[in-house]
Amino acid sequence: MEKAMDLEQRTLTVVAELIQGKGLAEHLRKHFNSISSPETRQFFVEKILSSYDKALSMLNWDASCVVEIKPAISALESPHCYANISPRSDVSDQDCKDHRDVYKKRKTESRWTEQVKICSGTGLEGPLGDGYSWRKYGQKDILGANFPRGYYRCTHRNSQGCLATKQIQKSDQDPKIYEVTYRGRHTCFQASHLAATSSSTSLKNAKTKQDSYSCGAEQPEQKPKPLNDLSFNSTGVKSQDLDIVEDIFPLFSFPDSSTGNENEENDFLGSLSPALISSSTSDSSYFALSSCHMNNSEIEARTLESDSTQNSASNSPIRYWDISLDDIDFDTNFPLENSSVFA
DNA sequence: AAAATTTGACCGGT
DNA sequence: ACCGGTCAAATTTT
Repeated sequence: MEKAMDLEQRTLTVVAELIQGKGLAEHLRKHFNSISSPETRQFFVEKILSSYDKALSMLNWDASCVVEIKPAISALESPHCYANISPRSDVSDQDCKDHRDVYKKRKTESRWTEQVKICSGTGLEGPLGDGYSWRKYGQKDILGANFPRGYYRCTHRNSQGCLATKQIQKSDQDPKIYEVTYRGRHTCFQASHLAATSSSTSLKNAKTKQDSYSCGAEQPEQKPKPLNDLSFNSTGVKSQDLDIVEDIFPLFSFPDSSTGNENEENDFLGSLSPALISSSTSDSSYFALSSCHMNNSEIEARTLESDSTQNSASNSPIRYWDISLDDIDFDTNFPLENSSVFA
């Protein structure tokens, strides 16, 4: 909790993040040539970036403020490489003068929209259970829209200072389609997200009170489930590189049992980078994985690509990582081909 | 009792 | 003044 964290704790956390990032960078440099898969390299890059971002956020920096001093990285971005994320606004705003002003800050945060088709039968999934815990904090009738818009924020806003929010609005054209607009990225550590991404738990957790939502918007919360070992393989680290990763993450094990999941995901995801998709970082992974449930819920995740790039390193409820991860903007737009940059 | 949702009021931007 | 977004008290659900 941000509030409860005093200056000393904060400083320690920042230092720990920076040290961690440095260590990862050095490790990457050391093993750069021996890492065989681009996914593994991507994995390291994401972790490094996440460490920096975490440190910045602990200093009350809005990561988006940094956008203007990273032209080189921006050049690598390919904001429109996503299929269905409408880049109606990103971090172009540079109004970062007042960090405490909620409204102004909102403007600076990254924002992307996903369209999710959901089968009304099951009620859930779709825009709903994206693996994160959301709390509804408002609903508004929107001018010109047939359905109200629901406003949700991360359940861990208070406990962990996570500022991620999302809006859900039923499409005027097709009531089965929900437009989900995400703002900000999770800086929290959500066990439930991991659980949700592990096989078919989300369906079981599905509540059935959707009818009570006038907009049919969302099933906000999912009960945290016991953590499953979706560990390393699901981060995209190739088996041949596991020893390298283990070198720097000695505390964690890499069960082979998760290989099945990986394959399952990859089957669906096709050409998408498994590293990004399964890095279990954000909503992206949700869509990727939830789509594995499409047999049941018939959810249509139309924004897979965007996800994979968008949130590659947002919060990362991965157990082996002792500090939650979040990403900054360039990270989210990291091109899939990016690995070639390092080759 | 605690957590989540509902809903009208409030705020800032346009 | 209007509108979208957020707050927060009241209410409902767990």
